[in-house]
Amino acid sequence: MPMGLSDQDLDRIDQLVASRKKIKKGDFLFHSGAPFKSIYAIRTGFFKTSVTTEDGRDQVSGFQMAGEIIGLDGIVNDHHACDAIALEDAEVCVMPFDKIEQLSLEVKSLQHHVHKMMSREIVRENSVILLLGSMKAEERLAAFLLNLVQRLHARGFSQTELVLRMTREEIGSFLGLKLETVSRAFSKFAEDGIIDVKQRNLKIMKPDALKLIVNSQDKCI
Amino acid sequence: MPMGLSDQDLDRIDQLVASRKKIKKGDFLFHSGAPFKSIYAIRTGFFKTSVTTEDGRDQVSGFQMAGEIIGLDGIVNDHHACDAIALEDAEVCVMPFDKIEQLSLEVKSLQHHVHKMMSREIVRENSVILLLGSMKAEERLAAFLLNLVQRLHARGFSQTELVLRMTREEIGSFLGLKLETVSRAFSKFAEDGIIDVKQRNLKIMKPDALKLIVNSQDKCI
DNA sequence: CGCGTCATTGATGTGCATCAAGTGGTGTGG
DNA sequence: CCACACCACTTGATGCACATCAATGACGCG
Repeated sequence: MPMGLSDQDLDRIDQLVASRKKIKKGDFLFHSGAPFKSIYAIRTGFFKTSVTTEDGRDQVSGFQMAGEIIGLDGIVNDHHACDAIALEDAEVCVMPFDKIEQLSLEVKSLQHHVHKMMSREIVRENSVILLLGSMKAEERLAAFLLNLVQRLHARGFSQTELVLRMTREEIGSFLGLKLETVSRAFSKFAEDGIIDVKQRNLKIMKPDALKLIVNSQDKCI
Repeated sequence: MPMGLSDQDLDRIDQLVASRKKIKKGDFLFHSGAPFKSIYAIRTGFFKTSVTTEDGRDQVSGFQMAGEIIGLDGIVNDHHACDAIALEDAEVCVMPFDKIEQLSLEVKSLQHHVHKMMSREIVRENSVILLLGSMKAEERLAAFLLNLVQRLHARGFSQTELVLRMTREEIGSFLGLKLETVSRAFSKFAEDGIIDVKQRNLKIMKPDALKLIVNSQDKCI
């Protein structure tokens, strides 16, 4: 939480996030419907969140990595609206939301920070909606890969190489596609020399080509 | 804004929303990219919000009616992330966001209310993502109609009759479908006696049948 | 009245889902 | 250490849902 704060304020915020929790790969950080008490800042590891309908349909609604926040959807109804599952062993900071609200009353910059976090999540979901509503399979995968690598790069990782922490099926669920379609799109990109995939190890050879694909709907005229 | 508040607090909040603005049908409440200053509470009228990519692709990301809030996506980057367009003559309360934050520091329940609004928007978008990622055309339209009528009912309107304020194309854009597909789905529902459509006037004859359609993916076994 | 916008309906095409078979990597127990 | 099972993944063949293309019809407004 990088902000302009006094040492005193920083101490108080430190207390806020004193509690940590380890999550094993495959375990739930929280279940949909569970009482909402805290939001979580990921320290290490990788998560997916997924939403479910009454009739058992479910879909991955996002992937979260270190430095990102999970659980904001729980505020409105005092219970979580999605599942959060660790895709690898992980550690999170548990941040009780009532304490955040209490402290926000006194620390203006913290309040604003909370607002920004939530707004950021709204904007992120906007872009997912755009992706799901208007892009073709290969465009979706290209956009997904670029987004992933961009977020990793912001955390000091490579701009070109990454390890996919999720299965093809999870990627497909997130992108509104079947796993076979995801696999075929990967193969197509590899065939064209745009990426290099071996299992879950992925290297982006031509980032610009990927960007072209994202913006390549038929806009003849 | 219904909350447990002292008269004094209520007065201050009244001042906050003193400013109003009328918007004509077809006009923009704000443009994507415009500086963010305020969020807006819709008093009367009907809006759509739409997101745009660099390459000109755009999609309706939501429809908003009286009593709902627009503009929360602008907080994170200090500029609006979508267009907001009136689908009929409308009036909104202009609520400068810096004043909201200022007042939230003093009125705890207002702060919590703001958090809930934002969380509600996150949850709403979650359900749109689920719809776009996993439903078929008729399921999408059924879910859309049920959601619309439910929100209208919560505002005192009929549970069964409504006037569509948007075109088939806008519905299609929101649902990730082409207008012809939307039209065909309407015709199909009418044929089956589930609804009665004449232009934009719609009557739901069998709400339960609609609900069945929403939950009708092939779950044989 | 005539024009533009919005909607309906039919015919055809295509992108992705579905079904199905096979491969390779990983982990487990003999 | 190998045999086996299992899972994730790849690849091919087929089918279907929706897009696309095209023609016509219904309003509403200047």
